[in-house]
Amino acid sequence: MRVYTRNMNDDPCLCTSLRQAALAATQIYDEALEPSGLKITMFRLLRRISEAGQPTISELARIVDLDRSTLGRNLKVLERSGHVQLSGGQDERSKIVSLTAKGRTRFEKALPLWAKAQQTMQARLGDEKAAVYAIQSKLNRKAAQV
Amino acid sequence: MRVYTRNMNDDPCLCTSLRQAALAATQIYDEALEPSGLKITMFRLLRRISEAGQPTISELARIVDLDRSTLGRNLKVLERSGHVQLSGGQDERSKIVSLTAKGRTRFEKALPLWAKAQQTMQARLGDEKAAVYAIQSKLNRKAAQV
DNA sequence: TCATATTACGGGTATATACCCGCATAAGCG
DNA sequence: CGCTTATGCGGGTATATACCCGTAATATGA
Repeated sequence: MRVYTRNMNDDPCLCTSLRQAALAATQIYDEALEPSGLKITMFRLLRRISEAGQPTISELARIVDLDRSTLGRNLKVLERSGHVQLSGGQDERSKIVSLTAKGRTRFEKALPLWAKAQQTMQARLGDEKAAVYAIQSKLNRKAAQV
Repeated sequence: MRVYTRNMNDDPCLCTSLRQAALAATQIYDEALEPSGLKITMFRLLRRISEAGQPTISELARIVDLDRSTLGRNLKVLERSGHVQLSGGQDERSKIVSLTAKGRTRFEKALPLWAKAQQTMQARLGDEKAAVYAIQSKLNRKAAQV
């Protein structure tokens, strides 16, 4: 007897599902962070810079797993808004990234807002919370640097 | 006795994890689709247009849950490359989106490549596959339109 | 030491995405 | 029928992201 197997082509695209989920999550976090004037992408950068201390652009790019030129452009925005400082270090080629006082203040103001969004997300995801981390680590291009 | 609770602030950002996962997935699919000349985002649009028949831009935007202006710009690219056609319909305001012959051919050529990527993803995700759909549906801004 | 990598960065170009605004058309209602 | 509202679209602007290329500085090895 013939078994009706579900055609693989009917499966929703896993990539598109992930992209949609990421966009929806971004909206949740961006809204929560709105009073701080930061978006989740910029918040993340400030956080990593704050942790890393004085990374060069390339080092930071490796940490956050972004293309160097992408990161460079993002940092330009943060520099213009006075949140980070780009200064030459030892190596004449590289640039040191560091938080300004304003950047640190802004980040600290945003932290509780982020925590709230994180809570909202957890509530929304329920059991699926752990899966998010699992998925990310299974797909991650390099080491898991969240 | 004091219990050392893990500080919530130490949890990796769920949003960032999702964003990273989506980027990594996008790379997998884009590479697989490379011989077709399509990227997963465009492939997805062609697929939805093919299913929807003759949607207007706004209708399609609702289907794929993208901002109308975003979709409009994406369609412009597909129009320039000759994959879709934008023609005026009944309503003098709206525009009908439809696949050209080239668009259909291209889409059909890409389908098996997509299926391969989807398989790769499934293998990579293992048990987490179902979670992807669950997460997407829990976060989805509207109905789940993958 | 000097030629050859390698590394670091910026800029060009392109896609993907969103928000807001303005304009044109259509729909609804007194 | 005409006024008000709603809908549909494009363009402006901005962020987020990647790839490739050119240039400058450093590291490496014959």
